[in-house]
Amino acid sequence: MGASIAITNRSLHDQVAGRIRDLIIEGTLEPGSRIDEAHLIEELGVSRTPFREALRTLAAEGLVIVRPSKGSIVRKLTPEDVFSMLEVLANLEKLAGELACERASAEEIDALVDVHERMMECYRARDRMPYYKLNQEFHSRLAELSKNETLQEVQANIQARLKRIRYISNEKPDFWAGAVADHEEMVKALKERDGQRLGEAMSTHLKRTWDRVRQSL
Amino acid sequence: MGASIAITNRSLHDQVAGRIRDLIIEGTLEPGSRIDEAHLIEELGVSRTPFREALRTLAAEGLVIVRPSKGSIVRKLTPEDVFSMLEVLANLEKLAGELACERASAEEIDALVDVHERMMECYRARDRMPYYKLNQEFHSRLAELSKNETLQEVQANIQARLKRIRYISNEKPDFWAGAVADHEEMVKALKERDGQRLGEAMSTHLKRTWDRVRQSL
DNA sequence: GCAATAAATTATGTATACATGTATAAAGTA
DNA sequence: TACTTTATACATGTATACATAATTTATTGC
Repeated sequence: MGASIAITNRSLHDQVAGRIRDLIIEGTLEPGSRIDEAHLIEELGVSRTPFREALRTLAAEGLVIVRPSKGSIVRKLTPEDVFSMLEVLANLEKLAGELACERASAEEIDALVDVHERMMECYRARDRMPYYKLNQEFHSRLAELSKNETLQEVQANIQARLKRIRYISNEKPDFWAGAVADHEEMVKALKERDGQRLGEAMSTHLKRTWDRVRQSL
Repeated sequence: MGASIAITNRSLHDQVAGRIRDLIIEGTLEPGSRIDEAHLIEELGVSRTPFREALRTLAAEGLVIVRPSKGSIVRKLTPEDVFSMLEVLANLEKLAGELACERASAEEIDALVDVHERMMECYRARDRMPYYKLNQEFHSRLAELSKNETLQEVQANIQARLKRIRYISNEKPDFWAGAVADHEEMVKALKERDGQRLGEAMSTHLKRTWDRVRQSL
């Protein structure tokens, strides 16, 4: 398994799917707005076939909604949607934390702590964008340490759906400080391999994320 | 929201996706085998375009794997895959149980208990197929009672991937008896709205499912 | 006789053309 | 003037044709 040969291994519809995903996260394609097929395929320089296949993929991922004979729209998340995602995510990451403490090697934990250190540097320098990216990496790598592929997959999917929301709601300084404090607690528990405490910390972190995010909806 | 007008509301690729899904679960399309595009489109009487869109959907659902320029294969689950799915599912259904106890109405719980009663009748009569279907219904309706749409979605997806496995491993009598006992405990806890106990029961049920299923892999 | 390379065949990937369905606008009637 | 109905235009759904990549087989050389 694995990407193996890579490079030319990506078919056109995969590339298109990736591109549209980015457009949605950046907000170029606004939530709730119709996806103008004719316009976008010209913009991307591809034909309808790979474009439509890409749309089907994104629909299955929950990022867009295809209405038969009525065109596709960018899925608009209601506050209820976001709450339900965070509720599931809190539970999933709690499990990930517990499993990571059982199954991860010392080297893997060190590597994750290193990501955390770099995040803290970014925080001190108030470099928002690199912090944001490292944060994503921190959570997905913690999921990897659970050694549970399904968990990683589901977590990645929900994270992808929430990316847009987090992207815009991550702009308030006090929110940021709170998130940093959560992370400090998480890393402490991880270092001591205290699964229960790490699980609780992750769960709490996600619950606080809801408090932070709900206002921007 | 909802299906609304229904009937003609299903596009061709949706129908094709559903059909292929069934073929995989029934085992007509064997895990690990290549999907002969030319042959199947003739069989189904559709052209390549909707067929390939359907394949992309199934790929996103994790039922098939599309290897660029090398054709698609029916995903073959390794024991590790199945274990990881059940591990996540156990956690998810535990959460579903807890939430259901908090959020479900008395009528909803009664309706679920009714499903359980019918399951027990099928068990006493040793009607395996209707029992199997009611069991599916029981778990998905319990997820509904959590009032968490994301939870329902993820649970449905993992259930779909496991369907084939469960279908074949549900044939041994003693396994069946064990599952029935688990369900009795679950319903008891549900009636008393004891979320913690229901959660534990569901989690235990899934862990036992692993013990039951692992041997047929 | 075996191995390696090249060519041919088959299947996948992409584009374009055609058909069908939906939405919008205009015209006619109440 | 407002509402309903019909017609036209535009977008989506499907099919087919063409291009490209991969695999298999055959032929040639060692």
